[in-house]
Amino acid sequence: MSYDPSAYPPFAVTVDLVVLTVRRHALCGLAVRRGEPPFQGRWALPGGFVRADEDLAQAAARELAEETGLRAHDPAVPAQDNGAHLEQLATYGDPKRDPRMRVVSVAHLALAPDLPAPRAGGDASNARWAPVEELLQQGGFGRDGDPVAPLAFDHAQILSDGVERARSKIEYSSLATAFCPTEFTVGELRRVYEAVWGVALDPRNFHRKVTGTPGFLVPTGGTTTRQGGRPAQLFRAGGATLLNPPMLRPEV
Amino acid sequence: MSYDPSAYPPFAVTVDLVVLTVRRHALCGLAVRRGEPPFQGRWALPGGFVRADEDLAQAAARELAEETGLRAHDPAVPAQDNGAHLEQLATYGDPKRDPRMRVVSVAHLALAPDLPAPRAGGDASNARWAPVEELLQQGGFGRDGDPVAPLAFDHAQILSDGVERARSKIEYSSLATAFCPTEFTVGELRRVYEAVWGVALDPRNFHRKVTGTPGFLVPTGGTTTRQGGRPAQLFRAGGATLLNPPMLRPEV
DNA sequence: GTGTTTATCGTCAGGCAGACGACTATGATC
DNA sequence: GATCATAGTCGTCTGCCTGACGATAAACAC
Repeated sequence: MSYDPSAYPPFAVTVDLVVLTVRRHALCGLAVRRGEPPFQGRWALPGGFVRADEDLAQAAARELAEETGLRAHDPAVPAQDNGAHLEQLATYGDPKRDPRMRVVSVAHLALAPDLPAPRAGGDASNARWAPVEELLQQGGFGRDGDPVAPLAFDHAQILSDGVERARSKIEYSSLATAFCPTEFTVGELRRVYEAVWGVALDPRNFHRKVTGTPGFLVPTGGTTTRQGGRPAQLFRAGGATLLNPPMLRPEV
Repeated sequence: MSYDPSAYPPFAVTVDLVVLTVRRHALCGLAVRRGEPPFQGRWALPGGFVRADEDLAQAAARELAEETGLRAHDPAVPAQDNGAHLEQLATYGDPKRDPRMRVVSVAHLALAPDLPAPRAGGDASNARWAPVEELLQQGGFGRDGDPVAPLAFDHAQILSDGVERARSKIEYSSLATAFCPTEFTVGELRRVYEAVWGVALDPRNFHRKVTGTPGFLVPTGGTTTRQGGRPAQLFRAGGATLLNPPMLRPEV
């Protein structure tokens, strides 16, 4: 095994971000409009090049802050406020995925509560939240009737992988709380599960399950009626990260 | 977001392999001895540079074949024989992980049945299977009394992540069969679980569970007594890849 | 034959999830 | 202010799955 790094062809390394949130009962992803070739004018995932002195996680956190203003959660500091969950997703390195040169992209997955508005370097018209089904459909027309082009590069594949990761991970972890604000109700958490999985859940069984899992939720003492109906208890995410036994995703 | 690839610093991209197997009731990993600096003479995970025209998965499959002679399973061809399971694990890109230059490593995880003998380009003395606990312990002495140095680079971290992936993945998938030969008995499969998890499982409950999960095992009709005792039915891996409900790993 | 080893089938109790009834506490509407 | 719609919360019941463990079966060693 020869091992002289300079003897091998150079690669560019980027991070791309799958940023997911739940808005209006739908799982939405963040897309930015490309201002330069290739794929100029097309929608793509936010991302950028890794700098020479940066770790991959640092680069992803920097891009996330640039695109959304979100700070990434430090895993060492639990129950942090106003931060997004950020984790590495997978790496994509097909030789032809970028027509200009060999680019390897380390995709990351970010989960965030619903945000006031997207921003792409301050330019709101070049960034948007869209339901993931809309971003993933190849061609056709979006909800507003405009024609929709597929995402640039292999970003449809990356987004699809990120959505699948999120869908499976909320089964056995408390990650669904990353989609909620600091304080939330059981019903709001249930609507997160329903939006991410695209199913309806029984409110009574869901309530029994999440309140009966030790460490998942801690009551804050307050109540709210922001959803209408009877006031609901407010909770905060507990210290538990792994749910055992897991939440069961209903069969198709 | 500026996006000129050539304007950014060049990276070297490698693939490193966590190759796991079960030998003598222990989960073992493949290590190779480094012949060149840095870390000359130390044990490391097999791996190498990604070539200019290669996909990441291709590079990993090529390295696997070079180091072990194993062919990687094509996921599109189920129930293939004599192939190892190969999947991407994670990517490691700390700026200082290689002292010479910026190297980003896309680690892959391979699961293989017990092999006749390791080989590293034909040189058997420079490759070995060792229990993962032995490879992961920092310093100290191995089972043969020889002093053991930690793995080179960040390979202890990579190996640890790969082992954790394998341990959790056999819970909810049929991947444990990747550690078995083409035909195997329920007892042999149980010993795989016991070795990977490091626990003892009840043979009766395990038998009920795996034979009762549709698509997990298909009987071949044959029997064997190679484990001693009463002859056991031989099975082959079925088409199911996801186990629902999963195998439950006993509590600590 | 006796003992040992491994495989396989059965039984039973406890826990958890799905289905669903019942009641409570708000705001909206007439 | 009565009624209604909405959402939250507590219980009950049934079926399935798991863990614990007894019992039987079929090989080999002596």
